[in-house]
Amino acid sequence: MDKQTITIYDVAREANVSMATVSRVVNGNPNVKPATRQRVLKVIEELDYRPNAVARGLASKKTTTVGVIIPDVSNIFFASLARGIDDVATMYKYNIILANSDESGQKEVQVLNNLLAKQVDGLIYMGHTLSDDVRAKFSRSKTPVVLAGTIDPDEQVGSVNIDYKEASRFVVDKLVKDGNEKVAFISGSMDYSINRDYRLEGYKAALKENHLPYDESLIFATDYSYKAGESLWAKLTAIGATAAYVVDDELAVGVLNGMLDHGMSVPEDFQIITSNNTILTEMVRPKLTSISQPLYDMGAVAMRLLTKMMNKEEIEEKTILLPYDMIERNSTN
Amino acid sequence: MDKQTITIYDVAREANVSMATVSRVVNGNPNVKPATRQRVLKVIEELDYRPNAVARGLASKKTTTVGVIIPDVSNIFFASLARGIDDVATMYKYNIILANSDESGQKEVQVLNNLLAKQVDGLIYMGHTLSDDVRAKFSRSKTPVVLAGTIDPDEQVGSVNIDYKEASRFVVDKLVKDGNEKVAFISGSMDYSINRDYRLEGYKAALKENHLPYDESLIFATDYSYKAGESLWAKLTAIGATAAYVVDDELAVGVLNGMLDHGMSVPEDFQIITSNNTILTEMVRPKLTSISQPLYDMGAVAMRLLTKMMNKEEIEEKTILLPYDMIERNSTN
DNA sequence: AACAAAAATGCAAGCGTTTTTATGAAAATT
DNA sequence: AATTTTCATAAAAACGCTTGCATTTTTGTT
Repeated sequence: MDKQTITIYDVAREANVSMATVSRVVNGNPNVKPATRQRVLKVIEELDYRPNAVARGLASKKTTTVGVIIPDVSNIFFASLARGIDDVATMYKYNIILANSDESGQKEVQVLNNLLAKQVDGLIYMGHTLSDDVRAKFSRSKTPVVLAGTIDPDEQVGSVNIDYKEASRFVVDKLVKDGNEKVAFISGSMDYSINRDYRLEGYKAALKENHLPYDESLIFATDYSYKAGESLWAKLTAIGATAAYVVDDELAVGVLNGMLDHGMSVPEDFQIITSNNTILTEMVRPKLTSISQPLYDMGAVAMRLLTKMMNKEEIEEKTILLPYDMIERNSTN
Repeated sequence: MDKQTITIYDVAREANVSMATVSRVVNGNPNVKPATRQRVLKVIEELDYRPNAVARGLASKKTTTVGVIIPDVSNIFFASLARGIDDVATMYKYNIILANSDESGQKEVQVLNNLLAKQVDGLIYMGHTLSDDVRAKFSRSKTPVVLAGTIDPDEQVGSVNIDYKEASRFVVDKLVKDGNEKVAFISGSMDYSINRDYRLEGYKAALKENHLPYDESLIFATDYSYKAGESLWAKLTAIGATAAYVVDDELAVGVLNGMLDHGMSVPEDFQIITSNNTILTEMVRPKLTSISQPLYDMGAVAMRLLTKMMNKEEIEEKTILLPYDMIERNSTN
């Protein structure tokens, strides 16, 4: 029945003070005589009083809760971000409502409405792309929003990423300098701005720098899945590619195993650089060279940025780029 | 300032009805004349009214939110459970507050208090073990609790698992029948009831059935980490083990790669069966034979059970064991 | 047409806090 | 000693909704 029976009123009565005073001590308001504070604290202890956060939220219009929209928690990439988010959320006394969106525009809108109805103090959004519907809702709502690991070409809301274009240019350049003239670009959907406007542009830039022609047949836009990668070996060998830059680790492992299972050797016949440096890159043989994005940190920084926004602090720069790195392992020379 | 300005009162005024009526249409209460319902709905639409879930929670004492305590979201095992949980939560109109505990008793207690303060309607707990502190809090609180992928020897609260002992007995039996006389048992801490009371017991049972002696030096209790597994090869070969049952996939991959990197071949020289059938088992070469636990389903069923409890429905059996399976791949004969 | 029963609606009291405003007591000032 | 200022506390009004009960309207019955 009753989740909790003792209220601030009970405490007030027992301690011979008004509710207001109890509220003050609970909230650390300094305008309380030390003696009364002690008395109240003692009663709180005795009664095992726990303030009702819902009532508090209604009265104060703050829920100390932030909504987190994530494509899929069971995807290790996003889960790593989520972990960073939750850790700093906890640090700043916030809780997180986690909602899976499956990248579906419809589900995202629904989830967003739901989160706003719950009066979250802020929102963190993760996804491969930001639909117009969602972006419109963001700008209409007064709730602060930060994107984590997600590109918004408009830069209207806060965001935390690495410099995808530059990272991509960097690794493709390495592949080319190592003697590969036909480097494949293996990504997810080109509908995603991050793939189309950043990574692919970086790829092109590297080719251009090295005076290599851009060849469309070397571009593969597929699913972000292991299976999808596994089946790519045939096309890759047919076209004569000797290396690939892959934008997702599962996909990269698929490519790797597809090659291996069909008699190619890596890195001798085919070199691979992947993008997310998840634990997968360490678990396969040969281990995969990868761009390393500081996923946990990206989540953490995003949440930190959000706390500032919720706190109405002055923000110097709301579009944050964290440094990336390249971890060389055995899928490259 | 104002997250949302329009309230139920505004809608009532515009539609020329009382708040009560608006509330009724919002909540689908049938006692409303179709015509008025339409009118109210229209105004809701026009004003873009969205009921404040916090106020609702206070008035109705239901938050349609459940707390989920998870050791670490970025652990794929728990993340898979979490995904199942969230999906059925969404299905039943609940949201999830996700809280990482790092398996730390202190953090768990803190998180639990926090969740209860937020008036969650129910709780799902995941972890390797259930501390006495936490268990005590569970039984004192009126909030329904379900354990997912987590053993409670007491069976006081709801839980969803597979039959760990039987699954363990089954795979060890297979290993023995395949000719391995020295099968190692590689687990995490023996402080965890699941390892000590279930998996190890299953292991022992299999040995006994096959008239093999129980040898303590074949038991390895270590971390659940890739690194820990990687370094086990020396001890394993020294003791003459020719197979291992491993309770965690990352650990198993570590063992596998440790062996491979030191010249052993799998499954010829050493056979491995792991426990969680995560995508990792497919990504390594050779692929790993594994017990398969229906992780997503375990989460889903746990949440479904919780909805019943929150709904005060009659529960036939609150300790649920889901069927397990064994997926044979290339780390066994 | 009159009345009873049923359906639709309104009223108002919560829900458990925070927060503004008012008040009384103590301390400081003259 | 009178007066002002400060500090501590209390009283009470929100916050935006649900819900039990009372009231009004509609429907059905004779």
